[in-house]
Amino acid sequence: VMILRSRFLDARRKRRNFSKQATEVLNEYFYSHLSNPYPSEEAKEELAKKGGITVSQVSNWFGNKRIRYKKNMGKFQEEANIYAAKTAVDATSVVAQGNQGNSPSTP
Amino acid sequence: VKRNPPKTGKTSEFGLLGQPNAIRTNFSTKQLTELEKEFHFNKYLTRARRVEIAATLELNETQVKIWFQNRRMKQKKREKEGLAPAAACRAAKEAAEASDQSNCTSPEASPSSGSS
DNA sequence: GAACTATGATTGATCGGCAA
DNA sequence: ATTGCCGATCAATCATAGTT
Repeated sequence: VMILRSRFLDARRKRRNFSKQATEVLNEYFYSHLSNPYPSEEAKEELAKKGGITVSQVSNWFGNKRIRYKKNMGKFQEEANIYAAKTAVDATSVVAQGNQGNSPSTP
Repeated sequence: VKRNPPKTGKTSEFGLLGQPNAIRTNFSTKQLTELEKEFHFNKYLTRARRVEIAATLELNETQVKIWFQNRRMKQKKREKEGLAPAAACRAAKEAAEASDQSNCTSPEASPSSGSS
């Protein structure tokens, strides 16, 4: 048991929740891409900048979000509606259609 | 440059009742210490060394191989994070809390601490 | 202040792609 | 054809922050 104190050195100890701004940006992307919530490296950098967090944190967030969302979709229903309304760039179908409300800075 | 992870159900869909694998192995502190030591000696393993270590630590060669791969990725990530904390520190505050000290220390610098 | 929940981070292992 | 590595992700878990 005491040998397991190795975990105590993990670094997950002092954790700060992300700012409202960061959470906002992340959820916005997640729910507006629910059909494929896998941001590209560039998109992650963009989200990281907007949210004031690191790219790794963006990756962690999406990793956790995807799994947890899948595990219990109902729990996020509410949240989903809120963000779904904010951004309507949902591509529920894989049918490639002209996009519009995008904002990548790399054409 | 995009991937579509909704892969074909991972390791699931099996009609086996295997026992060993399929579950996350918990490496002992001793094993991790040895692996870490070896890693600092060589970032990459040779087949021979791998066999040796696997035998010594009572692990599969695959587990040792995977550990090294994950360890390399981990280090790469560390180096990357440690080269641009400026941007992160700058905006990592936002409009939220303001009661924490500027913690810009990368997670775990030297886990090589004697257990208890 | 304990008990419970939400959430960020860590990590053994998998998946697809690529190179030797 | 086989094998190792990389990059991304998964999935379970840890430890802590926030709620109730």
